Amino acid sequence: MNLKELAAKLGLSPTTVSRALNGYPEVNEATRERVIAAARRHNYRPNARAIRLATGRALAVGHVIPLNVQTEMMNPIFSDFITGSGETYMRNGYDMILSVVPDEAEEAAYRDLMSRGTVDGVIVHAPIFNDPRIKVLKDLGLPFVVHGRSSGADLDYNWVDVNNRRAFLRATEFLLDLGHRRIALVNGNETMDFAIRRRAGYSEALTARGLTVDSELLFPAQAMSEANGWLAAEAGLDLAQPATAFLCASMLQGMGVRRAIEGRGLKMGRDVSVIVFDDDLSYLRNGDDVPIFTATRSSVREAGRLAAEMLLNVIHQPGLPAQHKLLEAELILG
Amino acid sequence: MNLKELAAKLGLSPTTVSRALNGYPEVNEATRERVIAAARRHNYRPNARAIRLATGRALAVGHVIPLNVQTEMMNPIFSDFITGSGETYMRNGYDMILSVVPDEAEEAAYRDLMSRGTVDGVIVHAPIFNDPRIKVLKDLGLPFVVHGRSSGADLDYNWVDVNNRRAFLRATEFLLDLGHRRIALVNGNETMDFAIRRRAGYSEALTARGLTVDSELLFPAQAMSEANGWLAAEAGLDLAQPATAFLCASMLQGMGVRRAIEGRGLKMGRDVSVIVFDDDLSYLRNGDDVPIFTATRSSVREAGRLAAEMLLNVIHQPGLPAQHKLLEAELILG
DNA sequence: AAGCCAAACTAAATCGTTTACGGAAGAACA
DNA sequence: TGTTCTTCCGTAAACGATTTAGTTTGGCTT
Repeated sequence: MNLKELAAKLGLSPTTVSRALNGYPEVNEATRERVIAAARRHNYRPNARAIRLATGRALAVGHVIPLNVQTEMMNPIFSDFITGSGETYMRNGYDMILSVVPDEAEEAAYRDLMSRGTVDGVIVHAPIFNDPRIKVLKDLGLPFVVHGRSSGADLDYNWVDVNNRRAFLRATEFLLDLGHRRIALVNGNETMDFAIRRRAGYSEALTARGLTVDSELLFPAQAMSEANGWLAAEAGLDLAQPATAFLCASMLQGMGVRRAIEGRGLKMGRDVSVIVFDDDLSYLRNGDDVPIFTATRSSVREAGRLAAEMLLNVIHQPGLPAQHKLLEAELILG
Repeated sequence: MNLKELAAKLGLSPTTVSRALNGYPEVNEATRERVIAAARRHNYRPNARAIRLATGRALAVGHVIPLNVQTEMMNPIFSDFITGSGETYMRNGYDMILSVVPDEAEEAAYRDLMSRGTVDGVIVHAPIFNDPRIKVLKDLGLPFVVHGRSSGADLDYNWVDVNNRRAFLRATEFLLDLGHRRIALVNGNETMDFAIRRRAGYSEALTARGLTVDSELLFPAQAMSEANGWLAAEAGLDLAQPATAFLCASMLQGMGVRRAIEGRGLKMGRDVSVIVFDDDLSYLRNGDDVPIFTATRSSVREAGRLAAEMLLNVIHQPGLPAQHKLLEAELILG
């Protein structure tokens, strides 16, 4: 059942039917109702392919997932982000297109999505320091929103980010207030922007109190895994002046740290303090009932929702100045 | 730059240009090369929207993600499955469309995807016992492949699944061979098909040796989380006749079990045995170097690849009989 | 009654491809 | 020398919506 057939059944022109269904004013309210009723009765659904061609809009946004080492890191938070942004797309009649591309082909992928007209805009994931994708997308003129930011990029662009620096600044201060002086930072991959900012917050808190950053206590990780957390904690506890507290970039790392601590017969919270950054992932809830870890929490899913909303705004209002949204993480005591 | 413009530049008709680029035989090889060269030079990319309308194909497949409790469970493996299937789609010029829909709207979502022509087929995730989606999709005539199976469904349909029953049968036998008689099953949500089959394998191994299944040792979980694994292990170790081994449906649960064990000053592998089912997730690798857990392993990502390939086959050859692919999990000693 | 205007509708072009059908030119065959 | 194939290319009609540019109708004004 297509528009022409429906129009024929109603004794109207396709034009009028189209206008009736799309809420245009130049159609009699009585006929509009008649049309809507008939559309429902014959369960007519406008063909998306035709709409896209006729309007020149894709009614879709793209998420490009580079297939590389960094991805491995992004994966755990990815499904939650997608869930959040997907909700927004659905409410607005947009499709979400996922492209998994080899890392080196990412730029070509954007070009392709753009010139073939498959999407109206894209979300950029996992930005690194001075991320080249930002310039590429600017040049292409493809609307985009970055989840996170890119330190060192001099261009202005749309982003949604959590205040990683501040979250780690506050977490570090919290540990300092408890009297800790040997605080280990079990960080993510420090080519990633979020890890850079977390480290900055950590350093800032220490230097503000006249302390220096001891590089022995820094444990950047390629993979933010449980195993990695364990290794970092083992090393941190074996130091001549052992770490007395651990600040972890992810729940998984925190779990590894806990394993190392408990493996030595120590008790977390009493002998050694641990704070994690909690993305509030749906499958890794930090003790639904009782919080297990002390944590700085910020929902990735919520970030996905907001990023999607921002992107749709940018698509609909091309002239808009660059949009920014900085989310604050809350400190949860465990 | 569109087809008509390119044709004009070449002094050819759009028909010939289209045929040249799409490899049809009725065009002179010399002119074909000329066309291809010109297309590259002006970097012409055919408009996907127009192709879709003209051919009546969507060149896209859908993954519908129901937004409910089960999802929470599916999430962790989801991104890996997507990565795998995405690779296949990319190689074949298909788009992957993700729809996040409230649970109760899933059937409507399929109808919509179908009648609006957004996708040529779908992948069904996380099937439950006698899953109603299978009948819905059969009736709609929308090609689909199920990741997993649905016990109790009497229809024949396309699926890719891992042999969950056999994996748990063998793991249980392995523990029995080690002398264990009190084996706890830390399972997933037993409305899910995979959990049903895992339990079946576990029971089968026990009864084959004349043992009975003790319901005290069964710990089905809503969430397959770390916290859940911990709770199950605490309960299992507190029994009058405590569990001496744990069989876990996921790595995360295994980590929780390990925490409970070590929290009691026991040693995993010596005092208590633990086997986990390892989906070989990219962000939860089971000790890249040294395996930490003994595990039955099967790559979800590989399953994604295979399911996508199957779906594309089914789309291209409508008459095909139902396709099945059963993957075997390998037993890894840790 | 002529002129004007708003309301409600229609005809036809358009989006950028694919594809059914047709046709010219030359080769092959009788 | 026709006739019949091939080979190679073009014309024009889809595909199913939106949208531009009218057209009709009736009411109101003068």
